[in-house]
Amino acid sequence: MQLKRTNNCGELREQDAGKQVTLTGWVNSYRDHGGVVFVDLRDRWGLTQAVFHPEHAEAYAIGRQLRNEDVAGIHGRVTARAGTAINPKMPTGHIEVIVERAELINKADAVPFSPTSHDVVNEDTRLKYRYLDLRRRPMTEALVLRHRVVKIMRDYCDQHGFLEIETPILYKSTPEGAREFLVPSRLHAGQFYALPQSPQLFKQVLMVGGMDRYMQIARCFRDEDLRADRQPEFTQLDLEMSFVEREDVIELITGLIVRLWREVLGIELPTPFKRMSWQEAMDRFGIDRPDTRFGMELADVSNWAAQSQFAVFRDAAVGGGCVKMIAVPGGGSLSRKQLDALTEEAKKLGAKGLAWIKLGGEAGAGNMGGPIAKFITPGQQQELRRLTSSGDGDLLLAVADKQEVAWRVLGEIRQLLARQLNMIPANRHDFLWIVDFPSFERDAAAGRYIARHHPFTAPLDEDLELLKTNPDKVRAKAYDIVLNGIEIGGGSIRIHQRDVQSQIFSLLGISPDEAQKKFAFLLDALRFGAPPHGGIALGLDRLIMLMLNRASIREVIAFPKTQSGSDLMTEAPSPVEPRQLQDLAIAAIKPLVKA
RNA sequence: GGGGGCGUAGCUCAAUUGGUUAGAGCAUCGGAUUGUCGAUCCGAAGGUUGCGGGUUCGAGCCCCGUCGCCCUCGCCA
Repeated sequence: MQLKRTNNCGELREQDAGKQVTLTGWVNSYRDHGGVVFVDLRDRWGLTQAVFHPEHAEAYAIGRQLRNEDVAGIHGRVTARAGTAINPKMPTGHIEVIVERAELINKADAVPFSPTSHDVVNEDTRLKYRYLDLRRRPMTEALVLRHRVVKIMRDYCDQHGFLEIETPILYKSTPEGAREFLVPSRLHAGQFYALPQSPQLFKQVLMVGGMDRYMQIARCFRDEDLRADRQPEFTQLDLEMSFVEREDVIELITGLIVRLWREVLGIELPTPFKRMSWQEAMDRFGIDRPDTRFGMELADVSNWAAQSQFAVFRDAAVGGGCVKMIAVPGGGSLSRKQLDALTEEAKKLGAKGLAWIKLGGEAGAGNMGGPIAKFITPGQQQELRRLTSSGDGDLLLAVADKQEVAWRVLGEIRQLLARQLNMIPANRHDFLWIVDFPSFERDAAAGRYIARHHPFTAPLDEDLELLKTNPDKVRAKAYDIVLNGIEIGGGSIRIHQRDVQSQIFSLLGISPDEAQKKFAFLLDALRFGAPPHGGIALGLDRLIMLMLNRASIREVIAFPKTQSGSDLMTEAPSPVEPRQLQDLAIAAIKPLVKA
């Protein structure tokens, strides 16, 4: 490389006219007019037009050879463009560089796909040639934004007294929760490390170690099936604080989010963020991460239904279940086919059916239509309209079932319809804290309690007594932060007293022996002076995805894996040499694929 | 493990009811071209229709299997 750059390809402006500059980059496009050749040179910062004239014969000869994605350097004078030569679409469109010297630094083969193409290229092709994909503007933008977000997170935490501390990637297997990736130990034949699902226990130990405030941009690993917003390895902003209560964590994270939105997106978020108990979220939206950008909230009409002549409603209402409804604004225009599809969806979600009532419409103003309309008296109808805040033209959808089923089904239908009927306003950023989660839920299969968050979550002080009498009613010092119906983070205040921790373990059916075996280090730590502490983890990939309004976290990860966990560029996972297995004292049950 | 969608030239797509030699744009290569900026014009080359099997006189199209990618349920304390 003879030419060393003096500037990048995105920064030259009219006031730079007259300067001698050197630029390096990739050929974004070339336009050969015979007597003059235009080449747009691209780097991470932008595009600059280079102009080759025959007067500089050597440079001109090189310019004519340049093709897309060649790496090239140019040296010449920045010149202001005039009149129609100005390209107002480009930040550098008021200038160009008249090339005096040029260098073809590295010729590129014809590329499988063009980074500048306006066609949407298949994702598997993009992943196989990720380095080409990364040259595309949207990918560069995503990684630049991601960098800025992480930088702000580090700065913010630093300003609030946090230490960034790395925790081990080779970790102890604790087979609770998500399936782990295992790493065989060569030095301990037959034993394994696990990759951490999260640094949860280490960060608690750091608090006992007096670090007071810890943060980490932490990689986490979960060997579960993938989704658009789930990768086997993903990144969290993980943090933990000592001598704090729930409010401290909520306030800290609110401040961070506000700063991110302000400095990265230029959006001023109103604070404090809305807050809702888990119970309220379930009652109003049927889901613990409600999307509050639109209404269509659930109404409990059980008392009304108990008086109804419609047996399905009455039986559910008086038989320990409930009847819940949503009113779909303007939903009266839905076709029979659409209603059947919704019913099908409801059944898939576990409901026995989906009752519907059309208000007004063909039945006439003030009347109702649909298969169950005949069971409802005019007086009951008035009451129903009041309970569901609905009117002519609306559609009522009802589920009569156990509360959990009604919540789930109507919660899902609500989201589904909102998307179908375009009820979700664009450019809204509805942040929401969900608090007061139940500590436990019953595992029907095993007939025992399981921790809803994790077994180290502290119960609310006023609920401590209920641990013995009524564990179902115990609420946790846990909190989730939700953005537009997507959970972007969650955390809790932890148990710092050993006796409370033991109580929880026994409630969860984890014997003292078992607890000692799995979590000895934590239990020990809690004995030797553990400060009250709590923390949170934010899903970085999801956060970036939402900030950029992308459809999948793969769009904001440099080298993501496919749905089957493959890396199409490196072709991982791959077979290994039998020798390697031998060293590790392990054998594959299925015959080894030939390496 | 279940449900759904997709797979045709390097890329993005088309191909009537199963019917002639599988087409187009972009990219590539050659030529023309002194103000373009998704340059333009002329020409050329480019195909195991993911793979395997079957049905048929005949399969890109129908059937079975398989591989890959995507969405989703289960799963993700």
